[in-house]
Amino acid sequence: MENINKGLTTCKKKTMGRRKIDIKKIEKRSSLQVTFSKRRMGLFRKASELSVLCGAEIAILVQSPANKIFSYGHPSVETLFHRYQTGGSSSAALSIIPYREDGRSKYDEAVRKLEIVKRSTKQESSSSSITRFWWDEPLDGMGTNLRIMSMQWKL
Amino acid sequence: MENINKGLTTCKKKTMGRRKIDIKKIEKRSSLQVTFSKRRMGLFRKASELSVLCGAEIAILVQSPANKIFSYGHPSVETLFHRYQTGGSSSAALSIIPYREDGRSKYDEAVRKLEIVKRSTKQESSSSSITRFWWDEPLDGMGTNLRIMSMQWKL
DNA sequence: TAAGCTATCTATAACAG
DNA sequence: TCTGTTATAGATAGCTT
Repeated sequence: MENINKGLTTCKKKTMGRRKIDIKKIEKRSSLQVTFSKRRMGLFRKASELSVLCGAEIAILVQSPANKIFSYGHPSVETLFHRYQTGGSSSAALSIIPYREDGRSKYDEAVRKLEIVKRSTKQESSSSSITRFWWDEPLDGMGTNLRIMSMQWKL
Repeated sequence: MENINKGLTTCKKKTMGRRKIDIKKIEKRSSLQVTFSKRRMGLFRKASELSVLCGAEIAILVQSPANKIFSYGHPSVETLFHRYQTGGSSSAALSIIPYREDGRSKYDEAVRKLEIVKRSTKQESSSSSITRFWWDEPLDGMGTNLRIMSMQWKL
């Protein structure tokens, strides 16, 4: 009862396998380093997949607690950031801390509360904003005006 | 044989469940949009988890094929990018297209070839570079000089 | 276009070495 | 600090509504 599975030795399984964890600051230094490495890699892989699957361009900056900055960029961090700024990043982009450690807080609950704040560069497409969805626009070429989508978690 | 599972009706299972896909450009417009949304959300969630678990600060920019830019930032995209630049981003950060569609190309193969290029701002810590690992540095406070880690996939 | 559903695929926590 | 293994937790493709 007490030791949930301290004695793996008594078990025939070789390991306990992945175990569920709470999403909160990892205190143990060693595991934090391991987790940071693995998940950072996982994050970059996910970004890469998204990039290839959808032809999206992505830039990621990760600053570790030890002040190292890791970057992923396709085509490049600078390029994307430049577009981001020139596109009209006047208002600060979202700041998120989705996981609140109080309630059950299933992530989906938070996601459900996710609010999308759309902003356009300048020339708001006045009309047809009802009949036309923002994602339903010409994908190809023609430098349509760039937009910035910013999101906010409402907790 | 031909229709791998077109006739789900003949099956008792309600859906086919998730199916394996190749990591290559999705052509079907509708699925592309759905996948883009789902995976973008997943990417941001992963970032959020990493941020909380490891106390990391993360910024992400995603530009969709339709030229919309989505951003995730904790504390903010600007803050992180600024640090990234002032930290010494003279050389372009990595550009990646990990998935090559030729060989088997299990992702791990690519990851194995991953090369880490470390650069320090200025004062390279001359000595002790042998005995001390870069990740084994004081985590807390004291503005040790910021470093930029950039990676490159060698394909 | 959205949601919601599942079966399945994938990421990864905990161990072993 | 690693690398490799394994079993489970978590993400998601394709379908339905």
